[in-house]
Amino acid sequence: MPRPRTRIQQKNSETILDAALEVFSAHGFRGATLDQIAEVAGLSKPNLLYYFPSKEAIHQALLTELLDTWLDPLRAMDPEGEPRAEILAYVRRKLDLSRDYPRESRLFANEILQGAPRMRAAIEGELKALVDEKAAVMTRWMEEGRIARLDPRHLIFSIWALTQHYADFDVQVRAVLGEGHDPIAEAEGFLETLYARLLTA
Amino acid sequence: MPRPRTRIQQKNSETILDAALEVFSAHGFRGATLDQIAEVAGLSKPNLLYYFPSKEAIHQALLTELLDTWLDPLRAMDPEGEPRAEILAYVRRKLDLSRDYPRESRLFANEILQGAPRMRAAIEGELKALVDEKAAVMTRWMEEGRIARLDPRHLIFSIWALTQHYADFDVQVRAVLGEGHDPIAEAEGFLETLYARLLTA
DNA sequence: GCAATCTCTGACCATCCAGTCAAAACCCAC
DNA sequence: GTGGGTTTTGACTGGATGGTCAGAGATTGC
Repeated sequence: MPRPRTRIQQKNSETILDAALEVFSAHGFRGATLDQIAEVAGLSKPNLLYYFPSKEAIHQALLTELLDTWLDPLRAMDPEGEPRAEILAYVRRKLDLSRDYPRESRLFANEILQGAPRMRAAIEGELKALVDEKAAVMTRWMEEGRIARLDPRHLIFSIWALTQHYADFDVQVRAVLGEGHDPIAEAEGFLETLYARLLTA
Repeated sequence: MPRPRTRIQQKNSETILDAALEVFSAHGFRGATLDQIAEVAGLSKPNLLYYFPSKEAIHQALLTELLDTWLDPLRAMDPEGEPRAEILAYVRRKLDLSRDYPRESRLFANEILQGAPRMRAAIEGELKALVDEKAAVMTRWMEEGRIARLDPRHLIFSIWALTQHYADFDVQVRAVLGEGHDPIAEAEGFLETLYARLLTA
């Protein structure tokens, strides 16, 4: 199936990928079953396998699609912009992803947690290259005295950790906060303060 | 099997739990098989099931044991100590756990990621209670003007996120840093700076 | 309308996997 | 060394699960 050609193919492929995202992100690759995915998608299992050759293939399709979405916020960091504003905007975009695409975040987390068996190449290639590039930009900003000196890579890790935590550990965050909280709204203020202080020399 | 009575039982129970930790933390509950665990433990599958009644039970035993280890660093934060030193010491202890017990961290992460199906009670009970208690201590410190005003619960989340990231996302961290790095050693310096700045009003 | 193609399904396999069990092997106190 | 308990195992079972396939049903171009 060289991906969506007809209307029906388009629609069903999307339905399947959405259902698969739901199930994979909640149970991991091994924990997810084709029957579950089919159920959520409202299709029969053989019908899934008419659109995708295997469980592997569905998972792979999700991961591939995911990576771009995931890297976009960092890509968008403008080397010519005002450093503090650029970094804060990056934090905010990343937090928006945790709010709007928590399933994607968990899918990614599951994959990395288990040693990235299906993403190694992408991480060592595309991801590393992008981080190297942006780390260089940050280093320049630091040398120009526009933000405090810090290890730029660990600065990026901190942004990943702090923002994705709210998607990946959602259950825990909510349990600890109790009723009547909007974790991510609160996090926005907290992280703004944190990075404002951290980046000021 | 009311746990270790004889030498053999003692030794084999430990061997099994260690092997199970290895396998569960790497593949998640569903992704792990008894055969794998038996293989790693160097025992036969029926022999595992002589010591533990089920796969569930092994997993449960690990989680129960884990929770205490996991909460100890926060418990050890002294309400009568010097605030900044106490918080920094907590960060360091938590980072030590990521260094010395990465498998435990990943086991925990796997569990929470999948909605904490086997830990809900502990999280809503014990964990929440401890966080409430320590958050109150931090709030007092803030009111006394000894550290900057921040949401204490999100401050704790930030410590969890930043320290556990180095265990849970180890593959990614190493891939991005490349050869010749000791991620956690570097993180220690970074986090020290981060929290020093954050806590200074 | 009708053939060609696309979409869908019930029935089916082969494999994997948690868990059982009867009996063998082992250990140790006497 | 022998008897009673403990530990270990090979062989097995039943259910879940990924995947196949032949054919039925729906669509579409003509």
